[in-house]
Amino acid sequence: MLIAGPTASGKSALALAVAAKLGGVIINADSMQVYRDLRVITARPTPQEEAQQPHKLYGHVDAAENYSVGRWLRDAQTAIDGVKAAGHVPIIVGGTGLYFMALTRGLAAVPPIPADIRATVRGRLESEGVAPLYAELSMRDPESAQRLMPGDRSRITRALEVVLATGRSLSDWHREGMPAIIEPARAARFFLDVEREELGRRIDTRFDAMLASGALAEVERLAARGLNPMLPAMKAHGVPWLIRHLRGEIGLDAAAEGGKRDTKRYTKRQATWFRNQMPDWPWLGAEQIVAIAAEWAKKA
RNA sequence: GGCCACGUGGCGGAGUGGUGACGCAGCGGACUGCAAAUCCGCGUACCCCAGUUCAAUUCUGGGCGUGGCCU
Repeated sequence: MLIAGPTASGKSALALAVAAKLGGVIINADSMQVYRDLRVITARPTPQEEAQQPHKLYGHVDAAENYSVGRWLRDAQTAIDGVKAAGHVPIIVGGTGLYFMALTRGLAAVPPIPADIRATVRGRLESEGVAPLYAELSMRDPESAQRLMPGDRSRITRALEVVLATGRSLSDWHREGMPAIIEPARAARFFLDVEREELGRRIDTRFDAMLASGALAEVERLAARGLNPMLPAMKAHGVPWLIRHLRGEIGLDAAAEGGKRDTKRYTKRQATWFRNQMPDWPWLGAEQIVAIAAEWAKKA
């Protein structure tokens, strides 16, 4: 069973309820809750919650690492296989649309990019800016270049790395595709639907609650590691803001406000993603999803 | 009560007698290995009324409102 939904929609609690009905195992599909160093600020399930039902792929990655869809997909594959082998139902829960897409539609079989090529391209991005990289991509992989916006640093970098490393265009690799791990038609999938305004209120109160339960200290410990600010974990909602506050650059109120705003904006992108990229996912409320899980449990 | 200033989109803030500065917030969209990332797009705003004018957000008069100063 796949459960997606916007941040602060109550996915974790829903997952617990569903797992209890199905006797399932909860598997994380959130790109930030995988980081060990970020528990409070990412609203990862608490140890108490984790004790209620088995959870996998939460906090299993160090913040110094560059996790990715590819790694998650492999981890998820292993986890799903394990859960099924044990005769349980995997309940995959998270807010990262790209992860669910990879899971249900497969990921291109692009080999890992050699470290030196990656470093070169990223170094150039920093020193020269996107424009030259885009120009080069237009020569080496016109198809991808045309597809991408000239300012899209992230994707342009990736596309260029891929042609340089493999000699094939990213579009080529994508066409080839790869089998999906989960057949979308055979898995129940839901997008937990919560009204935008209500979500905004929950984000506000949740962020304040995070601060009240040690988010600042957690971020301080993370900051003390002196990691590269470009690492994904360093960009988790609220982290950059709270670091600025810890440095005395802004007040706590301003930091909180920034963190809340980023989270709300993200929520909108999540909705856009599922609405348009995964149109076959029904948007339902928590009660409905629990009811469906209960039906399932009866049949099984 | 008198004098002065100001009234621009949700907020901040330019400006002009005839092409919607801009910033923030918000909304929509893209999305295949950093995705809580990266990127793209979107606003018939000029307090009200009358006048001048081919044309008023812009000029004039009045009204209302806000702020400051004065008595």
